[in-house]
Formats: sequence, structure tokens, C-alpha cells
Amino acid sequence: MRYHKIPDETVRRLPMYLRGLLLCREQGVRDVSSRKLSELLHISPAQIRKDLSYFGAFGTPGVGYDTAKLAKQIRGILKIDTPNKAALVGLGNLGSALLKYPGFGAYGLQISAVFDNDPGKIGKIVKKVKVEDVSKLSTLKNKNIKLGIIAVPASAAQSVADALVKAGIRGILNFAPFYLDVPKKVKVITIDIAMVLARLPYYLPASA
Amino acid sequence: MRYHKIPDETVRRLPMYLRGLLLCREQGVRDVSSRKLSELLHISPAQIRKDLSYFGAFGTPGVGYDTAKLAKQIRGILKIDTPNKAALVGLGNLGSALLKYPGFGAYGLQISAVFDNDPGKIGKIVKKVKVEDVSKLSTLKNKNIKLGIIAVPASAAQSVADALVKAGIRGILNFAPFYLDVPKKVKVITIDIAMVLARLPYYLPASA
DNA sequence: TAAAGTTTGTGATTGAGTTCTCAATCACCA
DNA sequence: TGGTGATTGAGAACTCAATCACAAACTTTA
Repeated sequence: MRYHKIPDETVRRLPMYLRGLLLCREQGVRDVSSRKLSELLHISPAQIRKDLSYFGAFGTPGVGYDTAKLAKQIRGILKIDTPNKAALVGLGNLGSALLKYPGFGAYGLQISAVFDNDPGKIGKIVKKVKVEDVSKLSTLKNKNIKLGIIAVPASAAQSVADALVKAGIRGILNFAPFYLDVPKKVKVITIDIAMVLARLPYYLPASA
Repeated sequence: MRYHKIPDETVRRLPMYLRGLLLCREQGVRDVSSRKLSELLHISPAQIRKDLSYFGAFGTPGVGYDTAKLAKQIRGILKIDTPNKAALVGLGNLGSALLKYPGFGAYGLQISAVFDNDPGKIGKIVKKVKVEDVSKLSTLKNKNIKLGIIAVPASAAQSVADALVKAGIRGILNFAPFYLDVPKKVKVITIDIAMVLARLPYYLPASA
């Protein structure tokens, strides 16, 4: 299966597999079968095997997958085997929370530049990172930072995105409720938290 | 098309349509065609029409959709035409940001109860809501709150989910990187922010 | 070494969701 | 009032993803 186009859905699940593998390793499990991983992640065993098969044959029939080895492979596929630096734009409530969020480390991600337009915040040092003025976004070019996180109001999101693209950013995680118009070479993933929550009442039973 | 099973993907897009319609209304646009909405949201016109057709015929051939009328319809479908109260558990960095997040109002959502296990936070009043001890989660039963937001560490997520379910919660928005085991009647949507960001490097061009 | 028991990897199948297409409908205008 | 142009709604066709099912590969046991 190695030479096929990879479904986006498969890429979306790869970090889940990595999480499951790390969980197994913590518990000292050396080998894990697709069935056991399935119980942990609630993704079907066949789905797991098919997803992995797109990239090669990592398992051993009768045994399963070597947790350490497979974790390394997946990290390689996701290109997170070497650390990735990210720039955060917007140090409001959400931006601050993201900056302090401890979960990025497990995936080799590090926020190593922060920008805001509030003079009261510029110059401050949070989490060992100095807050810079958004007008300085262009300096990212020299820092080999390819990922950007947008945590600004919707009205400013597009202009921030434009600046990020101009600064050489190639992947954007966008929290603003707004479609970002960027060149095709730039990958954008948008998370609109309110919109996700807005979907929950639909599933509530009809009776109050 | 009114009597078919609704695809989950369609439900996921409904809030986007609502956002687009609100945007149009702000600009004083009375009627909008599926083509114009498409340009705004980057969802194909056919997709928009098909999604809406699952619930009825809301448009006028040759004209398009009445923005005010359609917005009202969608709110009804999503059951956000009357306000929905939500309980937030976990007032860490992310929880605090969520509590202050202004975006929920547009979807009729309101965080009207907050819980934490930190004695230093319990009793405080944030955004007019008094922070309560997590052991008081059961009091939700009397408050007609059906939605819960979990913003606690992964290690505590399952026990919080159990407590929420016991308190009558029927929909959960989970930010912990963990699969939550809940009864089928409870709908869970998980957002693992780190995991989403971890997917971006995959799309970066091969050369550094 | 042979037989029994697991589990992988993948072609075949099924299913879900998207796009195509066009008849039907409506506004506008001469 | 009849013709023109725009747009909806929905069946049909298509595309993409998930599941099935099984041969091949490996471990274990005797």
C-alpha cells in the first residue's frame, strides 16, 4: 500500500495512535496488537492496520507492534521527530492559555515566539518568551519558524494570516471564527471552539 | 428529503452556515444565494443546498435564502433558539480562557456554573459565576444544565465525566486528551488542541 | 518438527458523503 | 402577460473512506 495517496482522515488519526503508544510505553508494554490499541483509542483494529499500512509494514504477525519502534516511525511520518517551533499571535485569554499549555511537548512542539498589539503586553516575558509587537512578525523569517497559531479576534485574523504567510509560515492553526484566505502552499487548520460547542444541543433529547 | 437520516457532517456544518448568515445580516444583506454563501464560507453551493434540504425547503428559486428566516430555522434545528446553559469543570489556563470567551453568546450558549478542586479558587467569583467544589457537581441536577465542558488534566477527565453524567449532563465538550467512556445517551465531542497542532508539520514541505 | 493459536497486511466489499445535473420555481421586465 | 435569467431542491452518479475477510507470517507448545 506504500505508494497510494494518503487519506486526510488517516493523517488526522496518526497523532491518536502516537498517544496510545505513549500510554502503553508508560505502562511498560513492549508490544501492542491492533486489537489492544483499539480498546484504548476506540478506533477499529482494521482501521488502525489499514492506516499504518499506507506507510509500510511496521508490525509482526502473531505479536503486534513494537511500541517504541512504531512511535518513532509515526513521529517520522508526522515530521515531529525533530522539534518544531511555532509562533503564537495574540496573547489574550486563549493565547495565554495556549502558551502555558503543557501538552505540546509530547508532540515535539514548542511556542518560541509570541506577538501581540497591546503595548501593555509587548516587552513582557512569559514562559521565557519575550512578547513582541505584531509589526515585528517579519522577523520570523530568520528564526526558522514554520508554524503559526492565530489567537486574535476574527476582525484581525486575515491580516495576521497575511503577515504570517509573508514571514514564511507554512502551517497555521487558527482559532478565529473566520475563513482564512492563504496561498495553496500554506496549510490551515481552524478550530472554532464556540462552533463545536454549538453542535452539542442538537444531540440533546427533545424533551427539556 | 425531510425524512432521511441526517449525516453527522451536515450537522457539523450547520453552525458554519449560521455564522455566514449572521455575517450577511450585519452587512444588511436580506437574501443570499448558495453561491454567495459558498464564497463566504468556502463550502460548495451544492453542499449547502443539499445540507439544508435535509431539513426542508427554506429557499426561493431565483432569489436565494432570506438570511433572517434561515438563521432562525438553523437555530431551531440546532436547538439553540432558546439559551443553553453549560457547566465548566476546571478553571486552569484553558478553563479560565473559555469562561471569558465572548464567542459563545452568538450561539445562545452560556457558562452558568464553574467547578474546580483547588481550594484557592473555590468561592471566587469570575464573570459573575461562583466557583464551586467539584464535589458539588451533583447540584447541577436542580439547575437544568445539560451541557458540560471538561478542561481538567487527562488523569482526572474520566472521573469528572462520570460525575457529570451522574448529574444529568447529556452533552460534553472535552478538552482532555483522553477517550471518555460514557453511556450511549451522552454525546461527547473531544478537542485535543495539541493533537491538532501536531498534524501541521506533516504538511510542511520536505526541505527544511 | 509439526500443529495450534495469534495477528498482520491488503484486496474486495460495503457504505457514507459529495458532486452533478436538470426540471421546477420565482422575480423581473418589456 | 409571456419571455428571460437566476436559483432552488433532489434524484443519480460518483468519489472517498471504513469494514470485511482471509492468506501469509510469526510465536508457542509439545
